[in-house]
Amino acid sequence: MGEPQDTARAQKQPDDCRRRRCCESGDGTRRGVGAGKGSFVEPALLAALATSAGHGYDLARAIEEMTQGEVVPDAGGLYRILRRLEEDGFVISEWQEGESGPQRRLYSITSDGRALLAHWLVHLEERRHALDVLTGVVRSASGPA
Amino acid sequence: MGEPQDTARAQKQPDDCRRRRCCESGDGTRRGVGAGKGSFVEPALLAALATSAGHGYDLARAIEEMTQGEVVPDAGGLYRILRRLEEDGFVISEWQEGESGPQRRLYSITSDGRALLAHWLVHLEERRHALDVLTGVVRSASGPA
DNA sequence: GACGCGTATATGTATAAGACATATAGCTGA
DNA sequence: TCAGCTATATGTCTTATACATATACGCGTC
Repeated sequence: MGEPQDTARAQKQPDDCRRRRCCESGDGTRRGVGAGKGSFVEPALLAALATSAGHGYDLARAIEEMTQGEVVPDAGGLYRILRRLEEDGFVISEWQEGESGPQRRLYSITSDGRALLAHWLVHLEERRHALDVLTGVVRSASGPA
Repeated sequence: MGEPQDTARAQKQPDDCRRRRCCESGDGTRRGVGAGKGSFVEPALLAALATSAGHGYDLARAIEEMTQGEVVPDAGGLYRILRRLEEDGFVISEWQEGESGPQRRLYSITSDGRALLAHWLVHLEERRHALDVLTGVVRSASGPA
């Protein structure tokens, strides 16, 4: 693991999200504003990795710090997301040998990963707008004053 | 159906979300920013009902209109949410007799439902803030320029 | 008058994210 | 030794949404 399966996958759908996540129904249909397609831990993870490579455990804390505690990733889910991202060539990892303490795996973002992060930004902003609109609707329906 | 099972349930946990939805882990822990606990269709539905009573089918279109197409509820899910809201006393419904066309069920919001909507507003604003923070983090990690 | 279409309500099922529990293994200090 | 922290990982549950489909009514049309 950690080998550049990156290159093999990179040219599949060059300027797209390549896989499920982040992009929605494929045909551009977007329903809802929150749950469903596209998580929030994943972009946070990519953002943390774009800042600096790290281990899963540290990344969790980095995310919590970067987001001022707004995103507190579940430890179990974090490693699953990292493995999935690696399968898709968005991150690479290598075991760190000859260290004290438990075995650690160092994750780094790939150029594909950076592209995915940029893509995420667009989607997050879209969602932010949707959530804005919904909040406005709820506010005016809730307190007409 | 449509009877005020409202009153029976109302005094359970007066100033709370009373049930699962909307409020998070119960102990105040909130993780993540989007998916998981609390949908987005439900507050939209309550907001639509707070504006005016209506049938499920119409409410779907009202929501789409109110949110400028940002929330397009799934028809199947909509009726499930309405039934769940009714079970919990947040809405009431009655079949409309003697009309042409297919049978219609008129839904109205209860005072508990209005309270829930007000509660939703708080949570949506919290989430909006969380999403704001996350988006900012992703933006600065994505394009440091 | 059979058929398609829009209205209206409803169920079944698949996918995905997240929450929580738990397993493992190594190190550190009491 | 034993508790507790670091670190990675799997199992499982709940929930939200997406999509398919079933039903029934009324209306227009061919």
